Amino acid sequence: MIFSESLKKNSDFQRVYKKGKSYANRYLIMYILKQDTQKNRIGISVSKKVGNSVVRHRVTRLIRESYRLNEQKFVDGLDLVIVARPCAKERSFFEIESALLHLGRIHGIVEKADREEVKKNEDSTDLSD
RNA sequence: UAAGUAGGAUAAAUGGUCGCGGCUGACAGAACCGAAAGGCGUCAGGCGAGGAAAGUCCGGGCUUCACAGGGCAGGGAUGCCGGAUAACGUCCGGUGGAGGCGACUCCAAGGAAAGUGCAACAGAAAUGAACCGCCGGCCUUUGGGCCGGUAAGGGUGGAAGGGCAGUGUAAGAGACUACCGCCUCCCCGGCAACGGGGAGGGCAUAUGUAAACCCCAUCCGAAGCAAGACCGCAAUGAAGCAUAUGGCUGCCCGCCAGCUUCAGGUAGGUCGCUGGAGCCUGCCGGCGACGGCAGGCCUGGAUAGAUGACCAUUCACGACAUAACCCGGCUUAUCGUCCUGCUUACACU
Repeated sequence: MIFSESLKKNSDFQRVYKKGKSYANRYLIMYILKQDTQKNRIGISVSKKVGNSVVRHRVTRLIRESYRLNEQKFVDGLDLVIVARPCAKERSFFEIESALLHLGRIHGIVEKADREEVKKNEDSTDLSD
């Protein structure tokens, strides 16, 4: 991923859980903590309650792919942890993606128009937002 | 063709776009990150989970620790025979037993004539049996009573002291006889488990249970890749240097900071880490498990942990389930599809 790297240490996760803000919806929980860095760091946590190894890997990949394809929409300088809830198993890519973007909008970290659209809009000089 | 039985193969396919992890080659070998160890680029090509990767139930390799040699006790595992194997509780081929018309399947299958324990209820009695019945003797108030014999019959039970038929007898009884079973001995076949045959015993060798204790035989050091090895900011310790600087006090001494080296090993990094009891093909030996030879192939190595997402088309519409040091097994989960051998029944030639 171009703008992001992964969150690795257990202590990093614990810091985000304790100090960060969280919102949740039906499928996901999102914790965020502001950092003064250029890049975002993302951690994905799927517990054994969600399912067996195959199910957990599948959910992890869907979340990572959802983030990767929408990476440019997120604000920089964040540590974020995304926890999958048991309902997330056997959901499609689009359901996970919309859940992720929904939580991003609640947190106010998703720019309303993504960067490619901003570029287009610059040409047309129609910048209402 | 149907039903069955044994074994094997496969585990949706194709294309496009974006993305991930190693490898190989080319270019660069600079800059950058880090105290160091070390890490990091671009392009191209190719590779990238399973038959169970699972459960972690056995057996090994490998690593560290322990360990002079031998025996006994204790603990655990295994348990018909022979073979395969690095090894096994696995596999193959047999033997015996059980089930099935059959193909075939199943079996913790050593010892209960060394000892101990247990066997509910029922039943007279559950281990060295007399309740009813049968028979004999004595007595009798003629209802029966007492004493003795008897395991053929009845009843209870999972199991009643070899089975069945006959001889015999007061009634009965391996008391005697034939056959069967059991035990002992001999002969033959087989490496053996065992099978076949013969002779004898006369059953005081009385039932079951050893996944009850136990006895016998064989085997077994412990922990695991978060093993462990190397490098190595930190703690901590030792030696030296300098009394230049700071603190305790203005000065001296002393102490604490300081610098260097060594030990040490935390965070972190590198290795272990995948070429192996390896896979494929052919030939040879063997009934087979398997072994030998020749040729060919290289086929995951991550470390918050790589195989994914989307779009299109097709079909039988996709089960179970994700390597974490590596092998050999076992067990359990599983949508289907296909192939081969064999059996039984029916039909046809």
